[in-house]
Amino acid sequence: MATIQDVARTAGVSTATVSRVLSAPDRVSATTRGRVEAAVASLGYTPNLAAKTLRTLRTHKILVTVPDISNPFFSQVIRGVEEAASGAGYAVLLGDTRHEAAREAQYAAMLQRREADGLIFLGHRLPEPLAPMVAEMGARAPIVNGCEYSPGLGVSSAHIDNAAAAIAAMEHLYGLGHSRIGVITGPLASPISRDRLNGVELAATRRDIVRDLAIVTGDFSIETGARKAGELLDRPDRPTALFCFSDETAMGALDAIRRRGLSCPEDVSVVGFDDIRFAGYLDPPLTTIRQPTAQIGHEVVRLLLEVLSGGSALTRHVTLPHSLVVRASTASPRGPAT
Amino acid sequence: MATIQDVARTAGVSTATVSRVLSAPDRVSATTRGRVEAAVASLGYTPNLAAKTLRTLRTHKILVTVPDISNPFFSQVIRGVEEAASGAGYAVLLGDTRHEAAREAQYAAMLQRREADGLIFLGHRLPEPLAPMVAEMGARAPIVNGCEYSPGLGVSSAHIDNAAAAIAAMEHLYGLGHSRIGVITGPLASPISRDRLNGVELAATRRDIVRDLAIVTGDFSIETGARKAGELLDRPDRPTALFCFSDETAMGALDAIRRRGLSCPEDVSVVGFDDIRFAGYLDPPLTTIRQPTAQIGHEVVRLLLEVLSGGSALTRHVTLPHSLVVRASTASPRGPAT
DNA sequence: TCGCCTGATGTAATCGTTTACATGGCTAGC
DNA sequence: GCTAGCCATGTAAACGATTACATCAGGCGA
Repeated sequence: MATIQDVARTAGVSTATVSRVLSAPDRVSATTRGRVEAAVASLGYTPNLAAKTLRTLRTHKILVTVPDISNPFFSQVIRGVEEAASGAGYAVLLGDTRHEAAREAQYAAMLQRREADGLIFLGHRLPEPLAPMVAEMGARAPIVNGCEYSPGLGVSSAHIDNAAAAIAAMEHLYGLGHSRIGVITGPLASPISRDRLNGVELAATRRDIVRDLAIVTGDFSIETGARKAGELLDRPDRPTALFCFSDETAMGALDAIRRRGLSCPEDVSVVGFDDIRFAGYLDPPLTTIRQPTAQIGHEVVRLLLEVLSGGSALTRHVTLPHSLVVRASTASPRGPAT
Repeated sequence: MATIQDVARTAGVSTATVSRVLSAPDRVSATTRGRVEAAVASLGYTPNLAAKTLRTLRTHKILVTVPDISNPFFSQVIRGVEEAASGAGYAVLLGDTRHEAAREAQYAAMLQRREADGLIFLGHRLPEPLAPMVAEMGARAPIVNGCEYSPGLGVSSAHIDNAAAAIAAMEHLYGLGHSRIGVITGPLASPISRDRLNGVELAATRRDIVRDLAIVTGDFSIETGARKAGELLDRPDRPTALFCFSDETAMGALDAIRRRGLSCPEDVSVVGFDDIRFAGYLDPPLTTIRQPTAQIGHEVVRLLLEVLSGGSALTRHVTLPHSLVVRASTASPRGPAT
């Protein structure tokens, strides 16, 4: 590995000049610059990142933590993050926290040790040990929240308008003639679950049929989706439609419907949330809310880089567009409402 | 951030002694060690990784590249990798290559610049620029291949026995009474596709019905799965079963079957490959080959750490156990063979 | 009693950058 | 023709660890 010393020697200049050519080319005369650049090229010189980091405190890495990387929604967001980060010259450090506070803390420590320039966390929990940092630095803390959004956290974020998305889903069902609707939420500790739930209730209130809502709490998983959907389907006043707060939950719901010998959408309509890559290939293809995963990934990186470049001192909450994707899992209910 | 100097001052020793307490405690007397440890604790000292890296050439990071992180099979393997790596004190740098040689090269350069101690690549392509490194260092090159396996590559790997797995799938179908079987492979550039194909042909040869095989080349994706399955289903001598080299391909196949008004498994049985987390929740639940994704992730990290610790000078190919998971997408064909 | 060995610790060079400050040559203004 | 100021460049001190080598004290054998 050629060092900056080698380049300096080859070009017949000092290391300071080489460094300047690389980071502030206009502070060096054209002829010298030419010689240095030639030396760099001929030696295949590339700066040692560890030395650079030691000196500048910049690692050129961003840490991304996620509750479960094998969840397709998150992995799609991560993909966008990786793309934006590598495009901006940053490497991505991946942390799978498995919803465990201990692992979150472990990665938080990496940030505190400055082993990464910033942290993007997907999911709703700001790792505990980071709270003082946010309190102290405010919007200058290099921490950004993706997908979720809690104003109280004090960090910037990128996400969709979850309440509006939920309203869109409900309106779609109401529009088809459903009134008795089952809702399987995510964990209520998560603000996006609460936002969606607010949307659900708002939509029902507008139509004055809040009491026709059957709301149960899930956790975004397939298994819980299946179980909770089962409970709803077994009620005497069975809902004619289910709105699930994730596509995985919806997959579980579809499974529960089939197991009971019912069919979707004839007996029960199902709406999911996320539009993961398989949503269109389920049976029936799933009506769902599309989240712009790649765009969320890009945006969250942009927000972080903005903080890192010392930009705005304000926390920003970027709302990205969602859309309702209507497929075959929703239809008008048969019977009275048809 | 406290530095080693601060600790040394607080404990009244030299930095050398502090360093020794941290990395070779038995070279320091018990009393001194005690004082140093107390100082470390009271200052909350934690070594600066950049400085350490600069001096030792060890980054404590491993680079993991993957053709598509949003592919659930890969993301499950990554999860295992992350778990094993963080357990061993390594951080994971994630590279999504998107099957693009340019991105592979970009990440290969990171390894060459020693920004990571080693590389784990999932997928079949050793990034081009790394070939010289492998040629030169042989088994000491800190590069390991996950999921795939090509002996010619010269690097260690962890994977299942793909030929045996394919044989198991075929035997399952033959055992049910199928003889006309359609096969949708992955890209043939990939050794695992070729291995699986060999298994398919071997199984057919044993039963002397190679000519009943209908083999088409896919690429593991849903869309291609749907298209290729469509082609097979539209043949005059329609296969009674399809063996798909990935679960996503199988999802596409199920879709194609439904679109033609056929049903699975009554008209056509389907076998997938991977057992991704949704496989059991498709309609019908998918019979498939389970790959031990977490275990592959762990193993591949173990292999890499072995190289990094200067262990064995031999490339090793670790075969992990697969299993056939029989669900509802396969049944005996109706008609003559029933 | 003396010298040697051993074990504990310190000194200081080193890893490869960046950057504050010093230097020296030139130009421009008077 | 002289000086102030600027521009291009060099010098050298950090950044925070590790480690080869030096030093020193004490114990032990002859």
